[in-house]
Amino acid sequence: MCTKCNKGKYYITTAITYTSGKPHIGNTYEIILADSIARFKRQEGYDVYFQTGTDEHGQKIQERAEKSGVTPKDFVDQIADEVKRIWERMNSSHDSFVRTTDQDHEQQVAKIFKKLYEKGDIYKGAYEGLYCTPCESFWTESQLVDGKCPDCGREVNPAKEEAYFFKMSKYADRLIEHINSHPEFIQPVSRKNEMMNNFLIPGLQDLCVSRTSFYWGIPVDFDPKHVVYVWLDALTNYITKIGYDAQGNSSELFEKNWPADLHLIGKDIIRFHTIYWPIFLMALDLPLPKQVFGHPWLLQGGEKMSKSKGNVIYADDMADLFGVDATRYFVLHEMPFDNDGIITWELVVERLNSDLANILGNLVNRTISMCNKYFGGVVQKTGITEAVDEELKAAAVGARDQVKAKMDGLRVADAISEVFTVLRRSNKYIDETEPWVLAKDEAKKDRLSEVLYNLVESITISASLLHSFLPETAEKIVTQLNTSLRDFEELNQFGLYESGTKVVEKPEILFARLDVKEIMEKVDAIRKAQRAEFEAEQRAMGEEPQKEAGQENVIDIPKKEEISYDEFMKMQFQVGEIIACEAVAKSKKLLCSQVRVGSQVKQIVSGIRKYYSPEEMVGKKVMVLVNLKPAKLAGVLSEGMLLCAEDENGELALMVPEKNMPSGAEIC
RNA sequence: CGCGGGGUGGAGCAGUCUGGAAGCUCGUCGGGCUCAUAACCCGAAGGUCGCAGGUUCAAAUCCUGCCCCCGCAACCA
Repeated sequence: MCTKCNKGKYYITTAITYTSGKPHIGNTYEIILADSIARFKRQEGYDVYFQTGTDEHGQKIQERAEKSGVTPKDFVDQIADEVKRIWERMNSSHDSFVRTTDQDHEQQVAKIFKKLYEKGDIYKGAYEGLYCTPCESFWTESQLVDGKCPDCGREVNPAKEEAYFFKMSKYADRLIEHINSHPEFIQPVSRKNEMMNNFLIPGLQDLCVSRTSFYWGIPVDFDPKHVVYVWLDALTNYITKIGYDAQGNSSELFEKNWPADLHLIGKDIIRFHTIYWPIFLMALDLPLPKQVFGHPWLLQGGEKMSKSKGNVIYADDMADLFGVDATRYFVLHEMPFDNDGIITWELVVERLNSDLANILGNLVNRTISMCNKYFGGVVQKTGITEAVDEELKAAAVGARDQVKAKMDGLRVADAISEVFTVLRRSNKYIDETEPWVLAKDEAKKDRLSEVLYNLVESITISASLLHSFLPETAEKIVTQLNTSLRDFEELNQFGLYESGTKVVEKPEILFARLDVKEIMEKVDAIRKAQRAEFEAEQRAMGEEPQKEAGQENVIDIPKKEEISYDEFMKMQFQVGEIIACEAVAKSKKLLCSQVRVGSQVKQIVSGIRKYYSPEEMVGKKVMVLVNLKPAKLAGVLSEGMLLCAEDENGELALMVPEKNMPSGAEIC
């Protein structure tokens, strides 16, 4: 952290997680994103206060707890512990964790409610309408879609409730004015129009801020059969936990940190944070948060995340398989700024291998190895520079401001990419300078030393910039280089690595390369376990496990042109036996098989190495297209084609005869 | 006429607000190199920027119409 450059306070919050179930990777994404922003701001020299927590009231939780046969309090205690554990495992550096069941929060919410009531912004009325239980929302006849809830499409029931209302319309003009005069308030900007056009311009209706249909909430203290509306309860966490007091005795912490600099939330709750929350604050005569960023969602590729399918991705599983920093890297890097991001296990492995293992890990590894091999580990600056050095230095020295510019725009993924640009440049630098050539010439020893120094320095700068995103890895790197993370202030200077320092003797592998196939096998096990757990839960709640939806996927592919029987007969298919098989040296995907078809042996190259090892190929009887014109693949002659079925993920399965048939048998 | 997001080389995305030579990462192919985790570096192929109109000297970008996909029903951010 930069101690010299106090830039003032920075208060950042995440949304508080709803405790109706264990958070998955999508929920976890938010804490990682917030954490990297918080860490970066600290590094820049801000006095950061970072708050997260759990939202624990509401009808849904009450019902869930009842179904599980525990009290709501026990239910949320368990989930809150789980959330805390996961956040900590992800290395979140939050300063405070609020639970809406915390006593101080509950008391303060009751006071706030009372204050607003006394002020006249909340009044008592009656709510008559159609109620959707899962959404905890009332609807008017005109709002229904096909007679069902417009939000969730489920049945609604007529209901009447005595209720308290908040006069939203009273503050609407002020809010519109605020939003228009503060274009940075809602991020991404595209969301601003959505809020204006859909809610503010048509006119705000008064909001019902109490419920009587369930008990799991904060009671209205002067009318205890009412419970405070969950959103009024949840949103106020941002002020209650840092010590706001409705009666005017707010804490120093509050005075210092409010208004928040950034509320980081999911795009689905932008409305609550950019309309209701600012209006509540206006009613309390408090300043509005400076910025609200509704980040996109992380979607499981192809299919919807569903526990019944066993394809929910949890941060724990990812951390088990890949490590915490790789998990952080993936979600941070793969998430676009205003579109939803896609996550699949295959994509994670690809990113990990190509970015973390190849570009970053391997660079550190090869650099340290050379330092040891050529200089016994001692990194010495000699001043023998050449023109090629300049580009590397420029990249390293310029990275800090590039990263800062991206971070200022909350473009975290782009910020990380800036660091990787330096790393790529460093790899290129090794090729340009060819240290192994320099090493052969005693006269060039000093030049070689300078080259290695430059690499070590670039890596130190990069590691320091990576610290916000990959805290553990950044530490590991500087430890191996026997130095420490650089102050932000100094990151635009080149040459601060202390000359004569000895790096570690044996570099530790930072990220091991992973095999997709192996990972997918483990993922299968995780999926099965998830499915089993799901069924157990269903039974525990006294429900029959639902049939696994979409178990047998079907695939439609584009239709090809109709062919005649004669055309079909031009193709000769036979059973072939694989008698030998080896990987093609120059390729990553290809296997070269010797296939006995009748009395002759054909050499066939196939792109199936990802799914079959050479060993397991041998002995298989497979379907072969034998009269395909021979062609060279990766320099190796291929005289036919092994036929495979392929699913939507590119998973391949060889076609084999359903019972044993002699090699050479015609397939027709 | 529900709301919202999207359709850019094989995959994932940027670029669209503020028109002006189509870019990044991965993959493929070819080459180089050997310090390193079969990693690294260079080069190439590959796109009518969903379709059809319009505005303009100029459109992925602005306007109009249309088509297709995805979320909003969850394990919710």
